Amino acid sequence: MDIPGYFIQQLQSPAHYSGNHPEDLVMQEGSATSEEEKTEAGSRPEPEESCPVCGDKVSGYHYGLLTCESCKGFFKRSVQNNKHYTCSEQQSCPMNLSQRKRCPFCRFQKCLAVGMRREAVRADRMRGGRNKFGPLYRRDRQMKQQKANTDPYRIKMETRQTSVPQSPSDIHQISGPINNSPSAAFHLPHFMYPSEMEQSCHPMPLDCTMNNHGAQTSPSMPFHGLYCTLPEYLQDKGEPSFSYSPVPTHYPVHSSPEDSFGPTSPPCSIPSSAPTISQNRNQALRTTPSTIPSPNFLHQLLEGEQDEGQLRTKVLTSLQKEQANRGKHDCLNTFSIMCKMADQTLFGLVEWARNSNLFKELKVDDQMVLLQSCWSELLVLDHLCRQVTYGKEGCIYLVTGQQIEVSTIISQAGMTLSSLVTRTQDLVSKLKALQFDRQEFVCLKYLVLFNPDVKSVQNRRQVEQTQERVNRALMEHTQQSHPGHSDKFGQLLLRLPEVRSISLQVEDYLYQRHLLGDLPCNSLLAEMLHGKHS
DNA sequence: TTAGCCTTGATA
DNA sequence: TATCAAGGCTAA
Repeated sequence: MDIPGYFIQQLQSPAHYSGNHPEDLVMQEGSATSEEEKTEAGSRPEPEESCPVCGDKVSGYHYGLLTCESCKGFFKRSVQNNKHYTCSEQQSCPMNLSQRKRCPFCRFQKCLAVGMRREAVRADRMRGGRNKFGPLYRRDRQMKQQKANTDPYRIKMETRQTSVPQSPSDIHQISGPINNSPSAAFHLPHFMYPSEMEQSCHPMPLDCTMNNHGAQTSPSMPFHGLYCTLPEYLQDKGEPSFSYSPVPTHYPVHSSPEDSFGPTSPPCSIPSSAPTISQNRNQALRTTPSTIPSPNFLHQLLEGEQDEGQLRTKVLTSLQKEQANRGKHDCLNTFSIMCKMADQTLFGLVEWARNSNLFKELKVDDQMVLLQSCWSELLVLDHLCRQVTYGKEGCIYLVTGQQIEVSTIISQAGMTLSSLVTRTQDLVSKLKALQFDRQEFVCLKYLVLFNPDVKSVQNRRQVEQTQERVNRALMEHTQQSHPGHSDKFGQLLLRLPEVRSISLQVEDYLYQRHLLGDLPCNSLLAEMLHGKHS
């Protein structure tokens, strides 16, 4: 699996990677009068706006977002003609006005990465009219106009003002006190409005107040010394300095290899006395020749899986604690809740990797760069797995066990979030159609984690061997479990670039929120994000 | 093949 | 009826 280097490059240079999503615009200059907006700015993009793909002048909304005319044409031709480009370099070609013609592969990858939508290119080639993105474009434009009319400095200041809910009906806030029942404390589907989530800049006391040791932290240096760093965590240097629950040394055995996703593991069951991985089994996994999958290799991989019920409890407890620390009048806003959920999930994924014997065989430095490289992909895979397992049609199943209707999000969210949700749901549909099962999910996680193409991996051969081993296990499993579906293995592997692309969009979205000061800085999520951007 | 301009047609 | 995001056309 390749990781296009330019993605990393772009992520490290966010200035080249933004500008046309509604969230980005808050930081831009904009002071058109209402008359001007009606005639020029209101109907056409601001002249200084640049194409997120190549930096050229934007000509309008094309296939999901504001792009220039040439990238619009390029994307259309690529999709219509089903082009398959290759890169003669390292898949990291620079993408700007003068060099965009050099490598169509990298250009197309970037088109997808910034959020251009294949499905907006019409299969029937019908001209004129509007597509399903019309309301999103309109909403984006309105939001942009609203933001352009406001002094950016004032917006930033407002994000740090009072945290007391303005009214009892304030939809960003958790209403009512936290009770003793974790699940009863949060009612996301009822109060969450994604558009507000994207737009709102509610105060984030965690950003610049006190850490867990009571030390004052600077909002300008949110990542320095505040949090337990990943290498420390991987090296087992004592108890983490933050408030997450201690790392378990044992994991529940999740299911047999024959199990597949479905009702056998109900979303709300929280096993209290599940069996744990035995040292013997760990040893067996460790002593298996590294290139030849043993018959129970897949079973052993499955044993490391974290129990969904335990994760749910952990997330709910964490949210409950967080709210309890804040008090009645300082409620978590929706974005903070989502960050907390993602953060705890990410923590679980790091634990999962850390407890994997295959992963333990690597040096800590390699463990660190691998996790740093793939954390967002693991999060996306984890989300996909949850949707395939528990998600109802048209709903998003949260790690807390709650569900939100996709249509609600799409209709009210901004461009980026809508795009992410749509892309993810499309992928969920594809995986459901493929009858994606737990074994395959675990294999994909390992394939993403053991990526020999990650820069600065020292023991590349070892990573490669593990990837090959998992790859073979996945192939054998798909052949055995779906003998009539000869291409399932290939189909599954073909989903990984899309997972990668979505994860990059997630990172980009989170980074934009971070730049706006919305992302809680004392979190593993922020640390991982910062690791890629520093 | 690219990219700027033109035509089309659903929608507000 | 104006808008604007689709697809089409065509010179470079």
